[in-house]
Amino acid sequence: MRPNPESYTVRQVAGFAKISVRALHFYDEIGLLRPAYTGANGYRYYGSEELRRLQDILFYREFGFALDEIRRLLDSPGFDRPATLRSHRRQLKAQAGRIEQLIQTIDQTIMSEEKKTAMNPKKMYAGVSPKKQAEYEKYLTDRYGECATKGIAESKQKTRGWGPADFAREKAGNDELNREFACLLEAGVPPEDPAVQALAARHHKMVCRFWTPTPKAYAAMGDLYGEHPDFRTYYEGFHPKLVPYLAKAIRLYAERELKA
Amino acid sequence: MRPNPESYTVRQVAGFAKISVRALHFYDEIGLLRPAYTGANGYRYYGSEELRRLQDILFYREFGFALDEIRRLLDSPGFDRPATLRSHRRQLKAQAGRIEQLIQTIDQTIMSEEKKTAMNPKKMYAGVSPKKQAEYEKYLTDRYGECATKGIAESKQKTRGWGPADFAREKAGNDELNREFACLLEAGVPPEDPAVQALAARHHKMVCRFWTPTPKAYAAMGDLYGEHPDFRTYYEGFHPKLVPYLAKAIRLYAERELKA
DNA sequence: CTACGCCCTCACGTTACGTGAGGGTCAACC
DNA sequence: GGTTGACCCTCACGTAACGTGAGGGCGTAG
Repeated sequence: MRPNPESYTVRQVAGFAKISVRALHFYDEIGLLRPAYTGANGYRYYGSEELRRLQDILFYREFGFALDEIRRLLDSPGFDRPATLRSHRRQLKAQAGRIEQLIQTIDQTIMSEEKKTAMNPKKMYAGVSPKKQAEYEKYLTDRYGECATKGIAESKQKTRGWGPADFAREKAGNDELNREFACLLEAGVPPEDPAVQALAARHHKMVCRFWTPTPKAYAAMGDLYGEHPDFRTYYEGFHPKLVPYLAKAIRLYAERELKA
Repeated sequence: MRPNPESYTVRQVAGFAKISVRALHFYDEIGLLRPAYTGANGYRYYGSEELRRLQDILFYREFGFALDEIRRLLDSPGFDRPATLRSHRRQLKAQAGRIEQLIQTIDQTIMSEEKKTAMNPKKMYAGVSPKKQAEYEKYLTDRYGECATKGIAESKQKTRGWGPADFAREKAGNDELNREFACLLEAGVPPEDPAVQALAARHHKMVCRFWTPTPKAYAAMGDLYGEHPDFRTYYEGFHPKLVPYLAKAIRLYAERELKA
């Protein structure tokens, strides 16, 4: 029951503009974007003029304008848009500057934190405190049972003679590996690509320096990285979507290269 | 009645850390920073350990960490801080990139908007629509009475023969002037400095090309720039604190150079 | 005729506090 | 001993921009 043919329902408009229906309700409520008319059933119907206005709204919203300001901008036709934009530009510049500052400070903090743990190796496995180490071992045993117990034992034996430098080398190598994975992910290279699979091979060799997983166990390792919050945080530090990417690359590698 | 001498009340702590008392209440409420102990009267008392913790809290807050995350960070001793920081660094980088992007887009928009108004001069006074012009005239007459009426009349007569190019020239000159003011303000040069007063002289000459204010009227012009939202927006586009700075420079100039 | 999808209006939850209201406490001064 | 003024407390509502149900009407396809 659409009195006017050139009109769209909330869901349609939301689909066009990729915003939520609730946002449209809200924009109506605050008088930012009213529907062209409302049906007798209370339904909101929007016309092409409203769609154009919505475009403008989203444009300004992108820049972080408050909805209140946007309404004033759009509702006063003679408003000095350039001046307003310049004013906002200044704020954005200041924000960008502040963020750059923060990034520098954070870099320094990261460096000094890493130096601290490097200088204070105690009994750390590559920066993992004995307490955390124990927690991880418990987690793995609970999660994977005997298979994990054997893996941990093997790992402890293999690294028995290692010094802090050895652990640090492995950690650095793994960091580098993850950076490369993240780089390819960012570039849009799919997990089945030979370049990614080559990285997976390096990953597999790295794992084998600690223990020798069965093909099935290895295939599931990528999922492990997403399950424990500490692991996930570590991997997401390289790229927010690294975990599923890595998991797929690892699973593919296991299926193609290990089961054969 | 302070059981422990090395303890501080909310107000004291708030003073040290330059946060509000309410923030301390809130941090207590969410379990982020509990006082060392509470007196029988319900007063919160903080010790040096709490002060150190507060330092850490504010450090992470600076980077935009949520208070919830900060609590987790500080409460789990073995937490992988470097990884968390790197993860956050990524987010900051992404944010910085997005802002740079926005600034570029905004620059383009400003340019195209200004070109549009330049190409479509109609009856605009330097980009001011007749409608807005009327609004400003009413505002001035309401605010300053007859004095403003005469000024407006004089201004209209003086600019009678002007074309769009003349208005554009004046606008550009004024923009440049304001940029220089903003530059000196940013550099910390006080309004009484000869460099700023020289700019004020240029400002006065510019005003005189439109109308001839009495010394008192001229002295008050800076305040006008802060009173009307449109004017303020224009001036704050150059620098958020330009209005009071300009006002002071103008007042000083009027007192020193015009009343004599 | 009923199932399913879309629509509506409340109304509360979110973050990190700001801003009072209403009332007790502390130290000092008279 | 009373009073003043600065401080403290606990509610409790307001902010921005919606998200997320709850509970119920509307429309049409099988």
